[in-house]
Amino acid sequence: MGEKNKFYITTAISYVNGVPHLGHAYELILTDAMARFKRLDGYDVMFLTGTDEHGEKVAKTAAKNGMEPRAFADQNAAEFIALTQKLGVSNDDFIRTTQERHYAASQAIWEKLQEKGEIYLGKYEGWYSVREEAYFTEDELREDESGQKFTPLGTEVEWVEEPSYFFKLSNYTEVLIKLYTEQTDMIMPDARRNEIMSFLKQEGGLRDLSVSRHKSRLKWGIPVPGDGDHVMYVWLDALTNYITGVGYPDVDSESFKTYWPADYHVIGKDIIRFHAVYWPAFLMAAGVDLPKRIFAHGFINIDGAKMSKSLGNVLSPDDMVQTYGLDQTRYFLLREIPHGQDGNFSHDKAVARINADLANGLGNLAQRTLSMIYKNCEEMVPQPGAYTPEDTALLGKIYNEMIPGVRGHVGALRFNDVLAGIWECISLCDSYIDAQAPWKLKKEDPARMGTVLYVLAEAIRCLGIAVQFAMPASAAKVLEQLQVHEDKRLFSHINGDYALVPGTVIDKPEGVFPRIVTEEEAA
RNA sequence: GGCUCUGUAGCUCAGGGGUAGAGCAGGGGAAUCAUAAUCCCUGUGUCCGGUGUUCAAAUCACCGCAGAGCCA
Repeated sequence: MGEKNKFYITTAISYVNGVPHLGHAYELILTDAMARFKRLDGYDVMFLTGTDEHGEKVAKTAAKNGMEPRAFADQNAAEFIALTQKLGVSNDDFIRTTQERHYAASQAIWEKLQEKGEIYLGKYEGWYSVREEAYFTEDELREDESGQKFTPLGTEVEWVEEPSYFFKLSNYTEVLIKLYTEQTDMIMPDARRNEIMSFLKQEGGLRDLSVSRHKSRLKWGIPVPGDGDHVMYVWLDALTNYITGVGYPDVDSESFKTYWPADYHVIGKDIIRFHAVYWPAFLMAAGVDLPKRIFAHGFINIDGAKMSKSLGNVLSPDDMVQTYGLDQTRYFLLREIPHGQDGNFSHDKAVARINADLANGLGNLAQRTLSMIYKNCEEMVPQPGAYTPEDTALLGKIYNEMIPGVRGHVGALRFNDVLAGIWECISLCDSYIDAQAPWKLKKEDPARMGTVLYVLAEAIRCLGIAVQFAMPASAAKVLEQLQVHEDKRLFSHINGDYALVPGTVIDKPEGVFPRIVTEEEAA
């Protein structure tokens, strides 16, 4: 086998100020599905996720909890690491911005920017609320009779002027407009690209960006090289994780040369600007290649309403996995959330989806087929006879069209369409089984029954392989039942050359996707 | 206020100038291998409203309405 194509994909790194919620889980699962699909499709994949640990909010929350920022970050980062494990996420690395390697990378990119004259020491001027520890622009503020200005939350602001380093972002307005005019699919979906374009085209263009904070305000950050009075702005620090993860600043390292530029940055729609404006500008300034695609996913609503603490409708990934099962949760999120849009979650929808597609669909197909084999073929994969046109049509479709038919959707992270495409094949199997009626053949033509069951088992082998990216554990159970060797579970094995071996003994089949019985039905 | 996106069957959504589509739900029939699962048949709905362009508009343009979002 020749050189594998490489594929580098990242999630945003999670800010450790809070604990993981369903949004984090969704992003991880979406990205994981892509990473797994690419591995199954023969790519050399690098999948990076991690935590963003510096900045004011973390320092503040840590203080509120009577902890040092570092200890607080450690504690919450552990939660995010645990989440990747609970969700069966196949990340190759987990980066924390507090790691030594990341300090090195961040300081290196800073030095690079400085060396190229892209950073200068200036003065930050603006309104600052000590209580909220945040900067405000003039138009966000309101004023009382005495002329005192207040934030939207009603705290007082004061005018501050303090030294700060600035990045010459203003030099990149035209370059970025040109970039996104030419590379129309670099930002997805289009709605987000439009937003970025209008941001770039605003009057006056981009302003230079403050990329440091004075230590009198913030100590919890990466020190600015050569100036102990400042720490780096959190976003410059955070975005850099994507290159730290593949070895920056060692641009000659094997991993950097292999994986950078990233094929995909998968992020939430709320942080598109940092990824589509600041990050490419930083990279261009530092002389590093740009990522190929930035995909901004939507948010998940609960029963049509935004998830919020005040509404009390926050659903944790743990709750969901516990209620429906891990693979069921993964399947639901991938199948039900439309591409790049906000999705909606409700218990009824989850039950409907899981029962219709998993229990009644794939689960039942596997169970009815394997049960018939187990009971009627001496507990082993039957010997097929000559194929009829129906047999050839079904297997031909699955061998030749299933994966090629969904690859394009995967490229665009349209997993709802990917799964719908695979489920068409499941539907074909159900039609086939009904038309062939192996239960009748049992008496009339046992040899033909063996062929039909063989064709079905072979179809299920391929479906099991196909579905691994979405539901790794359940797919493994199906493949396990058919005794498919772990080395023979790639998309390249979906063809007749790797077909099931007649005579292979199978265990008594057990249902892989239990039906969810609601209370009304049970009563 | 400016701009963007969305508005299609009960629900979730696809389509996108030339007799309206899928899945789920609902209705009817068949079958009984299987997790009461499966198969077949069944979709007239002002394609948000209005005006316009066109031989022809759900599809294009403009004006509205509703929802979501962006404007450091």
